[in-house]
Amino acid sequence: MLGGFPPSGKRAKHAAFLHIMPELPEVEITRRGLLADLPGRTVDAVVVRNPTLRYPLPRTLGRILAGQVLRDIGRRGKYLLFDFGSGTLIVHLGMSGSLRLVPAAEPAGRHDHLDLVFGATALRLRDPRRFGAVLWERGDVAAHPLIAPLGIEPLSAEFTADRLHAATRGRAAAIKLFLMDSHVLVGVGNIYASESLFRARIDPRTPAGRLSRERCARLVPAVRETLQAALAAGGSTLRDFMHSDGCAGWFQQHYFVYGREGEPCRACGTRIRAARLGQRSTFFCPRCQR
DNA sequence: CTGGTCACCTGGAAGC
DNA sequence: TGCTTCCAGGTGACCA
Repeated sequence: MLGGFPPSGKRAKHAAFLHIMPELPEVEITRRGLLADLPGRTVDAVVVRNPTLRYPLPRTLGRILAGQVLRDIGRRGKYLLFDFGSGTLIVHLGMSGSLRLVPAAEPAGRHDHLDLVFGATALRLRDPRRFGAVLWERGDVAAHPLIAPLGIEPLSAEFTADRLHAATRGRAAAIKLFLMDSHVLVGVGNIYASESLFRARIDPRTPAGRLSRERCARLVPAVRETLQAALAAGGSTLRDFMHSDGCAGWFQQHYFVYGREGEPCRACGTRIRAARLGQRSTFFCPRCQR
């Protein structure tokens, strides 16, 4: 598992520290890893061990996919889009899901719910908490009810200070919750929302509509830098991720505030504070973030 | 439309 | 030691 415990030596207060939590960078790294191997290959079989994810797996998945050639793998927000030409397999990793390439003969573990078998290799979905989803869309995937309402891609050129400023006008919700609303902005989960707001030096409790234009102009690159730092960290251990049996440390990161309640701010030394926003734990430096 | 809350699920940690 | 309780997370559903 992950090698690094919180630097203070105290046990991790939040078990989440030790879990894989797929936010946008993790999903994108998964996509890139699979892209190197899978496109052009044909699905020989589908093995469903447990169809009860967030939504029931399509019953006829085996019939749908057998003999189909995977053309490409895209991503929209945290959804992976496996393009088979005849339709798209939509995969969401929830909060504990992972996709790995394994020898098809490798025995499946307790939470390995689904295999797509490509010759001697299987694409294996593991998801202990089963918050993930696997869906089939035969038509226009962009029009799928889970995909169509999604907001701006934070790494795209569309994510600008002007748009963020405009979108936040009149909104009373805390900026952290606003950042995490997938209908506004995709891919930013609880961890990276706290981290991004620290980088932007903005108090996560600030009502979104009260952010000045100048603060929006700080927040946009802060979100991008946070995600890109995570991408870089994941990219460096991509090979390990794809072929080892553990998490291989690709999520191991140096958080500024997340999970660090009571520990010194890395910028000013002030104790990091915790708060609840939308029933989610939130961390911030009361001195750096105003 | 907006904002607030809940449910889903499991494993790990803390509490008794 | 072994049981119970709580909590983490993303997101759709639901409420006022």
